[in-house]
Amino acid sequence: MVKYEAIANEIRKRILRGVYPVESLIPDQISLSKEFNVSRMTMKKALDILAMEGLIYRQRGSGTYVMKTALLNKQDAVVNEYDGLTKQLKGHEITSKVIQFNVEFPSEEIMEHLMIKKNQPVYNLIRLRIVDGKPYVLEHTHMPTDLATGLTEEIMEHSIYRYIHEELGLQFGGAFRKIHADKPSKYDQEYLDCKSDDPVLEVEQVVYLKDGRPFEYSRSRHRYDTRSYTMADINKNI
Amino acid sequence: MVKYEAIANEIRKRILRGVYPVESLIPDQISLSKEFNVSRMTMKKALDILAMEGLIYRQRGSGTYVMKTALLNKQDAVVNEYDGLTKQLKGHEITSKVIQFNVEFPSEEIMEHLMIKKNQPVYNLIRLRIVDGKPYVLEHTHMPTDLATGLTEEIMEHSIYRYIHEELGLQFGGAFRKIHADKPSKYDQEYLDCKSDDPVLEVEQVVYLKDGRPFEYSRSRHRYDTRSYTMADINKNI
DNA sequence: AAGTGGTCTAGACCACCAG
DNA sequence: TGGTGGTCTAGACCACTTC
Repeated sequence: MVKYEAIANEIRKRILRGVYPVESLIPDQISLSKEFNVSRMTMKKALDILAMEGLIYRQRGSGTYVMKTALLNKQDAVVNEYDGLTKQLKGHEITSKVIQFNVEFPSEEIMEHLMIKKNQPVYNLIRLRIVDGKPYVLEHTHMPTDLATGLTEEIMEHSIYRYIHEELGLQFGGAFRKIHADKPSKYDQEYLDCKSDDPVLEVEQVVYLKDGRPFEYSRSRHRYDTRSYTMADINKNI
Repeated sequence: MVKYEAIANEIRKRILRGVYPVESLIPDQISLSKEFNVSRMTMKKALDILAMEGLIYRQRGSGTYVMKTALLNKQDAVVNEYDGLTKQLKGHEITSKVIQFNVEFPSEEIMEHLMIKKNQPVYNLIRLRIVDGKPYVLEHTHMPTDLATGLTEEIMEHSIYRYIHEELGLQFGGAFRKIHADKPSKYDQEYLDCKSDDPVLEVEQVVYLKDGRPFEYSRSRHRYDTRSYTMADINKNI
């Protein structure tokens, strides 16, 4: 663990425990760097992290303050969709039903999203994820076979992301997402158990590896009353 | 303009113009710091910006590479909802119809979202935004009267955000958003011109000022076929 | 072993806000 | 005017990849 992370963790703890109360001024960078025995640059880097998290706010010439919003419940603030459901909904019983599992050559659309050529085969799979016994999301996923090598039905019934991460050792770098509302398709009505006038929330995403190679293109469809998508958006002036 | 921003701009330009081609190795930090006559720390800070933007990827021991995704059209990558529509849809004809404009004491829900007491009056307004002659979004907005002072119908027919920013001199610090799909309400059907089975995309948000005071709570409702919400999500290891 | 990026330092100067 | 945070430096050491 590097110093600035350790310091950020300690100060975060103080804020959450109320040692530095909401809306209060915290000690200045010089005092803090003396307390933690680090240089002021390192101290500032620790505070940069907390500022990006929206816990503190700094005003040149004045000081560093704890944000009014610091104690809002942060549990769903940062949704990392590419952590996968299994990690997001820890504590719930998650099962998967594989509805389709093919290998095929990509369509024009898939080629573009995954930045691959037409002779590069892709997995094309459809999974229904079931949380605590209720249908939760219908996922249509495409992945290049040379990146997600060795996928099996067995894996798909549990966590694909765990497999990718821990077995294949690949690291995710980010994602582009598009969220929209849609009318329910036949598939949605059949598997998500929704009526013909129940709207559907679709999250369309391309997930990238750390080196920028597109790894997955997927469309995840939810019944309108079972899922909303939350996000925090901090104006980073770092 | 500080040095590291200027350098980041220059290198971004080189990437977009193909001087540093996609997937290629760019010069190392020492060479670049010599070229720009800055210290290596400053050079690294410039590269940090580009890494956060998803343009480059660094591998310790190996070098700095241009991401495969660097040339994707970035125009809608970063959506700053709190810039307001007027800025987002520059070039389109935007008009507004004020449907409701009241001052009232806040409900429990509004008090919680805006973190205010029950005796603090709020504006409660409903606006229909019309883009190029077509109804685009129906906004239900609540703002504390002591922050958005002096709001008039005249202002609401144009850009509230421009007024807040330029006339009142307030700076936005971030936002929490929740996106969901919904069935159309009577209001939606009347003003957004949608049928009874047309889904609606709702963006519910609390916008904060730089010092963390909640400034606006709003629900923006769009017909499902006129709007999707896109976002880029870079795994920042800075 | 050589070269890369990541961290950290001690000190300097600056812009800004408060009294 | 004194204190705050923001930037920048020159150099050091470390972790890691590549050869």
